[in-house]
Amino acid sequence: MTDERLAGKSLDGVVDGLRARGLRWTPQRRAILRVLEATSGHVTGSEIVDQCRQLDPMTTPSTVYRTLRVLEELGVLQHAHAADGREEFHVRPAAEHGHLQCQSCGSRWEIDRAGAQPTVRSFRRRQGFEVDVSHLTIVGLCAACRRAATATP
Amino acid sequence: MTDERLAGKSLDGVVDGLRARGLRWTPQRRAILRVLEATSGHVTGSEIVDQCRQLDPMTTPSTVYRTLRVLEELGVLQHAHAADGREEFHVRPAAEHGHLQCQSCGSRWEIDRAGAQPTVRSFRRRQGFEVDVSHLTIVGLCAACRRAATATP
DNA sequence: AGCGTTATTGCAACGTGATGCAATAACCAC
DNA sequence: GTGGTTATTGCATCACGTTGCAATAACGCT
Repeated sequence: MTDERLAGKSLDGVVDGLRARGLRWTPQRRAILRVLEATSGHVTGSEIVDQCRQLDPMTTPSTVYRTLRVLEELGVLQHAHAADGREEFHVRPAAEHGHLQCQSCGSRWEIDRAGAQPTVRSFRRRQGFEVDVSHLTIVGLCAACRRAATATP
Repeated sequence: MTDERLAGKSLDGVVDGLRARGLRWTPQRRAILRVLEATSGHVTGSEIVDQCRQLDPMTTPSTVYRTLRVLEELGVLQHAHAADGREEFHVRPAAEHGHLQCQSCGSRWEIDRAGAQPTVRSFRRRQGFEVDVSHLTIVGLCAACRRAATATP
């Protein structure tokens, strides 16, 4: 029987990508890919582990985390750290973006290419440093919390 | 005998700061403050725990981490997350700064007020968001690693 | 100095990841 | 299909932090 089709999402090339590097296509990796396919936006590592366990209760964290790193090397996803330091993964080919997170209320916004441009440009100019926008999480105070903070002295 | 003097560093006011909020001045907190006094630049949480254990082998991590958060609320220090998500503390009153870290070689540079300005300004303008520079860690590729990467195709 | 309040401590357990190692199982060649 | 390589898995263990809870000990008051 032919291999089950990995639908859409441009995760298609993963099997070939692995094989091209002498890496292997295992049932565990298939489960992880299935979870990633069903994912939109961001997922934390433990969420991925949990969802894999729904597909296969024998899933162990070390396998998942190791595979996620392999997939990141393949360019299938990218990780970043949220404001609390926990890992978050973006599945490609979502548009590259970073995050803005309010320290006070916890709200989050995406930083798109345009929003990141002044930052990217300034570091490129000043020291030739190329900012990885997808790994970028900027924390601070959002407009609403700022007003709230100054309103009550 | 008078309380041992907490030297320099503007950590002087800590005892009063605690008392003013109904908080207490304990031997454990004294040890942590002593470690922070001896610190220049950045320290990770576990480094602080280790150094406290040298002063008092009974030191437990939970006490240290809880105290660090109290001290952060008092404004004595600030935490950030390094590129790998681990916590790092800056002891004040060091100049507020963020970090630039190369994904490839691991080198780090400080982002000073001037370096952060384009970033801070752009988010303030676009959405009234006030960036917390001291919590900022930007990762990417430094100039040297960039050249190395493009040199070998 | 002694007493009552309640902030703080230490312990135990948990959550999120990383890592070393022996056993397993993909993959390739025949 | 069979067999040999070696990438991968699962397990055990560790590291860094966090949290709930009962016991302790600062602190303010008299």
